[in-house]
Amino acid sequence: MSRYYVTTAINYPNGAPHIGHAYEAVATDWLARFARLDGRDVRFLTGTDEHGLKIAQAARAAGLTPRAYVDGMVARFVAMADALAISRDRFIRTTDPDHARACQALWQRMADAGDLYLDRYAGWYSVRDEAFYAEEETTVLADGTRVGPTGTPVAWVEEESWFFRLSRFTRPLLDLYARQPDFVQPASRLNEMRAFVERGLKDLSVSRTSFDWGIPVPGSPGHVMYVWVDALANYLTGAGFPEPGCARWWPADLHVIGKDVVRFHAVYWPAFLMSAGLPLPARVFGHGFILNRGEKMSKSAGNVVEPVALAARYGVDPFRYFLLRAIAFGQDGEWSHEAIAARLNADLANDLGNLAQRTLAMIAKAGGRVPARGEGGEAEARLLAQADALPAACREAHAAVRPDLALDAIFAVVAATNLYLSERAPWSLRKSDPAAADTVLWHAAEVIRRVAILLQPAMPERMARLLDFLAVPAECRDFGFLDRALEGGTALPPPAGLFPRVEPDQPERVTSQTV
RNA sequence: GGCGGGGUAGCUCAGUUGGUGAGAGCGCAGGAUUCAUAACCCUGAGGUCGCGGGUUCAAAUCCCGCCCCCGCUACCA
Repeated sequence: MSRYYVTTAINYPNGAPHIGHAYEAVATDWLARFARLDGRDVRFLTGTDEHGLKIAQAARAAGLTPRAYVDGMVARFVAMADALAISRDRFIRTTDPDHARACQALWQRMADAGDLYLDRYAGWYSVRDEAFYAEEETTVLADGTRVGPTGTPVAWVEEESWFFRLSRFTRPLLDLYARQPDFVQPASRLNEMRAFVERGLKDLSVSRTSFDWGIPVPGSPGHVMYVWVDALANYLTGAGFPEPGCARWWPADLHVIGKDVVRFHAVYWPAFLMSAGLPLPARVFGHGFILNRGEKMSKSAGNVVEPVALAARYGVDPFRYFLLRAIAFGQDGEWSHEAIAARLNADLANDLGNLAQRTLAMIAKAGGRVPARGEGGEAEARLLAQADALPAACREAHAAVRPDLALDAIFAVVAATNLYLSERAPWSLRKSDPAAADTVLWHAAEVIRRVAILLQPAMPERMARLLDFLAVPAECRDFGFLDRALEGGTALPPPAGLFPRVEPDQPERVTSQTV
């Protein structure tokens, strides 16, 4: 079966994880779980990007060594991954020993290709932005402070630096975009990248001598790698590069990233790989941001929210569901307690939870065994036809990196099943035609089984419980078993509510200040 | 400034190459029902389809102008 290597961006642990980190992690987890259930050989990588000047400074401010500082922060990212049921195969840290080896091997390949050269870099540098600015991009404030375009202070910095011949790759990158238009998605992002590259690329400074919290440049004492070489290489490390066996996983099938880092993944990363003579990832998908009432979260706005607290408040699976369903993947979306509660009540409690409850309760009352299938009529055929169409629709959504569309399709079938029950009214048939009532309940239960299987990537724990209620053996829950219909007569455990309604009010605040 | 994407019911959005009375979900109102988590099912409420022109038998859908929002424009999820 085909293999599927999928990654999130690695997170910079200079602050606590927030809902944006959770969003990317959950979406990528959905992709990975879906592929596993679909029988593919999956590797799912996520982790943290721990080097750089900002970390070194934060550590010093905290009176810690950089290593001690990141150890403390990274623990919070790992805790978030645990709390959100992120099924990663590895949590990579750029401070891991094998990552240094991978980076240096990548560097050596780029050097061997003649794409690295030593020069001097001089310019106005913003520590906060980790960016150099051209003189005309800076302005001098009334108090004499020179600031960059983002308003952060800049200082004149001149240092020796290794440069990467990015300029050489203008043409190859444009060819890549032309040959493989789905390399960057959504398509609007590809257009932006093309426009960016068409303006021409300048060589890129890829080492620093001004600090040492980074991966040493091989054979060049005093130089550490510029953070993006270091960070991007994590995807190779996660595949086992430079060991020979890394061909099993590399190239990656998909990098899931935020729209703010599309350029690094769509321009620098393929250029590095081309230089190194390594195959390119198949696709890069830049998702949107989750805004709180239209605003990006920031500590100063006081709207930083701990995703772990939200998961605790609403339940891990419901919170995951909200993230996956409420936002068209690729676009920005908004969240609020009101929006979460409305979504969970409408979809999970009213539609899916109630469907499961009414069906299982009727079955329990009728003897607690899977009813006999019997002879279905037109209504049954119609219902099953809709359920039959679901796997293909979900696979299509998965291929398009659109979990929201997969959930749309699944919940349309949930709604159809509620309607089916209303029309067939098995509670009435029970008195007039018990066999017909059984047939109706069997069909409802069977559709619920398929829905539950397909919803596992979004809500692994709750769907496991639902499948338990249907007595579906644990080993019969991957997509290969979608066609193995429920067998009449199977004893079922007593059902219980899966998705209680949640109150839209929020008695306790789940926001919290972070470091 | 340049390039790109948008402005459609209270909210979030669908609306292929212009054409049966402008749609979905949520929210709201009424009804029906009682198997079920005050849930499910039915019905409805009417939005100048950003503004102004134009093309056409016919435009939300094409053209022109204008207003507003957003993204990218060399390094923050």
